Order: sequence, then C-alpha cells, then structure tokens
Amino acid sequence: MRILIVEDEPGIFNFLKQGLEEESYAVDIAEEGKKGLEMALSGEYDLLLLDWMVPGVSGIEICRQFRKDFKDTPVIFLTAKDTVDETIFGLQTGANDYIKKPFHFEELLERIKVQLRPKSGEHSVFKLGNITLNTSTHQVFKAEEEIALTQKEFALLEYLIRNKGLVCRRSRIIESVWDIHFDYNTGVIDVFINALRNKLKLGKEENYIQTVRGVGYIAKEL
Amino acid sequence: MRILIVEDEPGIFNFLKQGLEEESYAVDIAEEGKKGLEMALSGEYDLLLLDWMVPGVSGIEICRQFRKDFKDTPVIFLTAKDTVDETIFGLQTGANDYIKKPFHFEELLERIKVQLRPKSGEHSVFKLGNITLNTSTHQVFKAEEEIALTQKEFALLEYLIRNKGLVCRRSRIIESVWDIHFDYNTGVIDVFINALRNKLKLGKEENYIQTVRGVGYIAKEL
DNA sequence: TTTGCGCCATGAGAATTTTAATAGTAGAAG
DNA sequence: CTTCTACTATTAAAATTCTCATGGCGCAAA
Repeated sequence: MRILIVEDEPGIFNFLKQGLEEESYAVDIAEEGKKGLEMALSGEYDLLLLDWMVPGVSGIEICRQFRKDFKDTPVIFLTAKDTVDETIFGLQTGANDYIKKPFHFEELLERIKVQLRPKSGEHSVFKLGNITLNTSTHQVFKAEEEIALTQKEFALLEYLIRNKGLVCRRSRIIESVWDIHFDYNTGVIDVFINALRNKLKLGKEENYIQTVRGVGYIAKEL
Repeated sequence: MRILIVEDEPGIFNFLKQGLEEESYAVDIAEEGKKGLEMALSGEYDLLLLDWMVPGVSGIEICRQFRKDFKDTPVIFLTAKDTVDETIFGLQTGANDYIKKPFHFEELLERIKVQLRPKSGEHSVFKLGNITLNTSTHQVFKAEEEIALTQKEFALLEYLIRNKGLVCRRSRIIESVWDIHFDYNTGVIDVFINALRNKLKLGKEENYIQTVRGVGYIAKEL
C-alpha cells in the first residue's frame, strides 16, 4: 500500500515515514503543496495524509482537486488543535477522516487501517506468478493444482503476497503472522518459508519467494 | 466494558446493541436525553455513544455535563451527514470522536476499540480470584505459585479474564483467540478449558471458570 | 582467489495444538 | 422418578508448529 504524506515539518514527516514503513507501507513525502498535489494526481497512492497548514497550495485545496479525479482514495487530515473547526470544512470537501495533533502513532495507524480495509477487503483473491491465493475460501492453487497448506503456512503466504514487491522484515512478519510483540528470538519463519517453497515447488526458475539477506523475505513476480 | 448508547431510533439502537453485545460489550440504551444524562452520570460506563439529535437534552449538552465529572471516559457522536459541521462543536466540547451516519458497523467498532485501547492498555495485570495474569511478562500465578501456560492457554485465559463477569460465547472465543471467522466446527475450546482447569487446579470450591450450557463459558469471582 | 564470518536452509525431534472418539452429565420430557 | 437427548468433559492419537543442531552458502576482506 502506497501512502503520500504532504507535510512540511521534518520532525513530523520523518517520524511518520519511519513508523509507516515499519508497518510495510510504501511512503512518499511532499514538503510543499504544489508538489504534493502533483504527486497525488499521479494516481500512485492508496491513501493521502494531508497537513492542514502546508506551504503553497493548502491541504484543503489539494483535497478538493484530488477528489475530482479520485473518488475512492481515502484522505486523512492532520490538524493542529486550534484549527479543528476549519477542518470540518475539509471533511465536507471529501476527506474521510482527520486526526488532531499531537496524536498517538497507534491511533493514526488504526485510522489508516480503517480507511484501507474496505478496499483491500474487496479483493479476496491474490496472485503471485502462477500462484493464486483465495482468502475467503482459504485455498491456494499453483497453476491448476490445489496446494494444501496449514493455517500458519497460509497466513505467512498471505502476508507475503499482500505485501508483494515489498521487503518483509522478520520482525514485522513475526508480529503480523505470529502476533508476537515481545522478545523475538526464533527461527520459525525460516522453517515455514522452507515449507512453503517445498509445497509450492518453487525451484530456481520460479523463485517467487526470495531471501533478503539480513532482513527477511520478499514475494515478487519474476 | 460497559457502553451507554443515547439514541431514540429503535432501528439504530437495536442494531448497535446486538452487534456490540456480540463483541462482548455490556450495552445499555437511553432513548431520551434527560434519562441518558442521568445514566451517564452514574459513572457505570466506559464509553458513551451519543446521537446528535436526541429528544430532551441534546447530545452536546449531555457531553458537556458529562465532561465536568468524567474527564477520561471517551465519548463518540453518531451524526447525520447534514449536521457534520455542527458536530465539530461537539468535538470542541470534549467528545473524542464522531462517526457519520450511515456508517459501517465495523468502522464504529474500530473507533470504539481505539478509544478504549489506552485505558485497557494501562493495566497489564488482571486478576480472577487468587489467579493473577500479567500480559506484559506473560506470566500467570495461582496464589504465589507460577503456573506455566502455553500460548493458546494463556490467550484463552486472558480473553476470559478480560471479559470477567460476562458470558463468553463459543463463536466469539473462536474469533478472538483462534482468529477463525468462518465455518466454525471444532471442539478445541473444550479441550483448552479443560487444560486450564487442570493446570490452575480449579476444583469445585474454586470454580472460577464456569460452563454456560449451550453458550460458552464465563470467568467470575465466587 | 581464498578465507572467514555470519546468516540461511534443512531435517529431525520435541512441544503444542487439534481432532476425534468415548464417557459423563444436566435438563427436558414423559 | 426415569428416560432420553443434547451438550460438555476427558482422553488419546494425529497433525501442526516450534526448537535446535548441523551443514551450506553468500558476501566481504585480505
């Protein structure tokens, strides 16, 4: 999932960029309104985080322009406490949510997830090369052949495919798939990656799940 | 967790009540403003859901009065689309969030969870009789003795204790602890309840985890 | 190119989790 | 009070998941 942040304060956008990237979002920054609008209109993004007060074109103007072309992409405003009442105007121009500064990162994350959920929920079928994964039936196919996977194997594959093309860090995999948030020190991931590669018969020609040395794994088309 | 809904339309409050109770919240309804304020001020609730347009004392007035005594209890407004701009005024008077009608139940649920999270996060130690469960160290004690539990055993016990005093339906347990949201047809819960009762040595005198025939289980003080 | 280090792959065994079968029990019906 | 039925308790075995040890391999430095 790609997120565009339009925000001029480095303290804030660096904090956001780092945090969101750790959550496996792909993040771009625009420090100024005109550039932000231009990037937003490129259509590359799944969600916009707009600062209310940004130099150049205002956040609300970006939102309005953006909405002309993109009716479904969620927009969240970051607003200072004392401009909350203006922000409501932003909501009327098509923003989906706003969050008051200072905010807890966790809360922002929740709101982002809420906004992105309906869209990702629509698609219950994901593809990776000739592999098809269906989250509603919990089935996996390699070409025409159904592959029987266990719960954890399925969950791991789903995580990798949902983040197709993005490097998945071990720590993030452990958190998302195993729900372990504390002293992480285990080799389970390797074992299950191994199991997936075997069951899916991924040889050298079909190396869809690649190792990223020192970091984790990545699922990608060849 | 106890939630008070102040809302006059039966169609809405019944829908909310049922949905939230399925999520193991305890829900009360006030169909009218004066009664709603009175109930809110009783201090029994962990969260308020206020309709903006409610007969008698207005939602915003309830919120303002309530805030005088309860600084930390979250308040969420349910607002019709065409009164959004007034709602901002509600946010300024101390509401924590609002949601536009018509809304997706899932989204409301997320927002409720967000608001309740910080409070429940504060406490990492839960008690049930002489049993102590610590979520940050992942330890469980029966009186002074530490009891070694496996992951699933711990998760199940945590779920039961977090919902202490409330009946936990099998379907909810399966969803929360096992993360299974589809055709549920298994006897795992029974097996793990059994394991917990054994490990915690719950005899007839210390029947902290009781069976609710046909529904599920309940953890309660004696 | 060779060496050395550290990370990853792999396989086997241990522990946990799940299934499935049987026995037991509460509550309804007769 | 007895019987029947449906649900729960308990146990053992099967399946999955996890740990651990060993060997292999990539990458960097010499």
